[in-house]
Amino acid sequence: MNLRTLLGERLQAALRDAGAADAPPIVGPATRPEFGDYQANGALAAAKRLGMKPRDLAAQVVEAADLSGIAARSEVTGPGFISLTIDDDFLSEALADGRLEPAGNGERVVVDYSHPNLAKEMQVHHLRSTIIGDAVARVLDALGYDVLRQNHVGDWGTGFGRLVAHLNDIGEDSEALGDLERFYTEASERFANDAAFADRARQVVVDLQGGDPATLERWQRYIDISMSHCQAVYDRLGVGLNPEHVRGESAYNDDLDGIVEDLQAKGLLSESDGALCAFLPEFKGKDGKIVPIIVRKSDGGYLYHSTDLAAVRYRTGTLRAKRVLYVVDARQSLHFKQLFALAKRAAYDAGASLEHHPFGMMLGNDGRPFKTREGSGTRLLDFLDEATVRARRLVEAKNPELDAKEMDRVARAVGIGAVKYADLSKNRTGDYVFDWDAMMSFEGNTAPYLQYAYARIQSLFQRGQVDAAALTGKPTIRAAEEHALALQIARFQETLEQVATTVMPHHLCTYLYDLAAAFMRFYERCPVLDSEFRDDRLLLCRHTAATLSRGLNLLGIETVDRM
RNA sequence: GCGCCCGUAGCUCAACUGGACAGAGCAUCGGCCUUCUAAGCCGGCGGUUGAAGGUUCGAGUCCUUCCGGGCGCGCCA
Repeated sequence: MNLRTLLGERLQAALRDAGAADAPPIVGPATRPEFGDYQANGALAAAKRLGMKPRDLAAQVVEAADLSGIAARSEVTGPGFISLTIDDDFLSEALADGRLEPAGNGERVVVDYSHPNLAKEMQVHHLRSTIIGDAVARVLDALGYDVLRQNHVGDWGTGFGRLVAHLNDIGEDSEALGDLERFYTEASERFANDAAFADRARQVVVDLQGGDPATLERWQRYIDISMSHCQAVYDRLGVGLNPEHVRGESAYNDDLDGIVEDLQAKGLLSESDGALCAFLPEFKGKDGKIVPIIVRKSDGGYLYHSTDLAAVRYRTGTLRAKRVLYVVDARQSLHFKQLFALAKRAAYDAGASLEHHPFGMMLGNDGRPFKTREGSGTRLLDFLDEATVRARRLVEAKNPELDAKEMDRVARAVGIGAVKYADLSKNRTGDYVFDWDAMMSFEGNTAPYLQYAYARIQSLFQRGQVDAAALTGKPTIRAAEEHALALQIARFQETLEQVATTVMPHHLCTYLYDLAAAFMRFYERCPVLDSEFRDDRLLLCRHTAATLSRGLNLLGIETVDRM
């Protein structure tokens, strides 16, 4: 149940009755506790247009609005705000219901994320796309959208010539394939220093593009190995990607000639220095000249523009997506603007919404692009190892009585969770500073704080020998802390919808932090197990735990019963 | 040169897309553990939101100019 939408509808009706038919009610959380739970600001703007005094209009709306059973109090405050306090019984019922509304209504959405380059192992800079995309996909799933994950891996291009040539030389069962970083470096060094090898590598590219079966087989072998490295990272990270979601650049090879023919037929291409380009006037570069979109190189080869066009057509056509979300590095902004503009001209978008949701870089403390310690490189697997090791050190210090198996699980949940949360909790489309020490201090708005809140509740159940699943019914709400906690739980739906609309998971992080904080305050001031209101408070605890767990899960973060 | 993004407390970040007195955490100072996990709670200190104009009943948010930082601008992706 989306409380905010519900209030909006009721106030909208009252505004209409007051003569402000198309005025939005503008409902949001109250900015200060003395203004209740929600506030509506729409009367101010509407009054201006109607030539009324804002307070008079607001009073009319308050009078006319049907908020019975929803708001315990509604009043005009300040220059013409409407302050709303939600009814305790209403909150109690909302809690007992606890279901998510399928607001997505089965609408099909493609989420394009992760897309590592298979020439190398996954790097730290693949982290953001992978975990932001994963969280977005999970939230959309939970809201009843029909989500199709697409991993547009970089599995094609001239770079694979030297890799396959190297593979040919050292044998496909070589141990060197266990370390793709080194394999890649070796191949690159040979390409630079060994003319004969470089020639063979170039021939491999020709063979690949020509579809030579033996070469393709070797290429596939390399891709399979590289993908298995990626899958290991995905499994370690706990993101929901698997081979079914992979549709890489190579999958569109057969479409590219047709794309070019079609674009030509539509009069969108012209030749320039031997390359086929689209010149769209809105893309002015230096000297006022148009920055071209090169769809075919002068040597006849294709570039990522062409592949991406084919992917757009596939996603909106074959997959019939209504929305395609690209969770990709901000540096690709121009590329996507051009891609979307050309796709629209060619009618490949099929009326779907094509959206680039950019993000910045991970920076180190020094403000430069993040590196793991000692300059040991930026391999994502190493990075995740470090996160788990650091988490284990802290958990061991705090709770040494956990057995080895549980310690493993907690270290993983806390380490990986902290890394993900540090990233997901930031709104910035720009860069953000990643700091091991700050993140691992486990204070404030961090995953461990949320996990700790959850663990405290589980501990409470255990101590009281409570079967949480057996707790049912509607809790009676009495204390202010109980009201605040129940209200926050009731806001889950509107928060998820906000994430779905904005494609910004940090709203969910802020929500969960506020929820955990509301619980901590409740927990400090409202004894549970020894209370005469034990059952009511246990119900609040149960719903808090369920919402924390569900919310963290949507961020791809695990919970633990003890930590 | 042109374009995009960013600039909020000493530091790291919010501010629900134009609403009330800009909020958290860290750091710092102080209070709370014989009672449900102190990885917690409560309080103090800390701001001319880079600068100057403009629009508006109302601007961190929108517009203009400037300053500072990042990124991108034809055959890599």
